[in-house]
Amino acid sequence: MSKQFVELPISAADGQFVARYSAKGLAELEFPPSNGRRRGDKSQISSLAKSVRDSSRRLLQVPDEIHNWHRATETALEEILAGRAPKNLPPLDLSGGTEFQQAVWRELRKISRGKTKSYGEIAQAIGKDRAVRAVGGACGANPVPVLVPCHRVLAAHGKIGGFGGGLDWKRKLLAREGVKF
DNA sequence: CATCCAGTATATA
DNA sequence: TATATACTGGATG
Repeated sequence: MSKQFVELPISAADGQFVARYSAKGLAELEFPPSNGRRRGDKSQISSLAKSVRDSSRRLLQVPDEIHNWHRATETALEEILAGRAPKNLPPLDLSGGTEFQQAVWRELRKISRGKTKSYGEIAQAIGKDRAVRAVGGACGANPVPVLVPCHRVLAAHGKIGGFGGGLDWKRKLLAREGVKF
């Protein structure tokens, strides 16, 4: 009874992302699998290859609309990974979040390339200045990282803060858009 | 209800 | 600089 998503891979320069689409738009974006652990375990690779084959098969039967959305996702993702501002984004389906989370995510989308805000500033912007820690939780629950730029939220006084996809990603994304911290 | 957290200001050394 | 602590509100089980 879980929600049905169309799942499609994105081969980017930094690895293979996975995008999932609802009927409303891009609902999830997943970072490439981390490559550090379990040397000699090929199951991860082969399951990835299987995912690519399955997705390629699906590609032939997904609606044109989703196919178009996916092309927009691919382009936007590559732009951001290159440190540029994407011209177009696919429609986003962020309906899976609570009202609070959606308010935070809406605020994240206002932070333009190369800029940052603190968790406290986000909390203040949505009118809940003491919910600072909860803002961190909502950032961590962001289902569409990179395109919804939770990496542009730093802790107070320029400290790096956390990142669900791993701090290496956060530092990489910020560095590519010229942010110092 | 209890527990967990991608936080922050303050105090102290 | 670093560590400790109190306080905080939302999500989760």
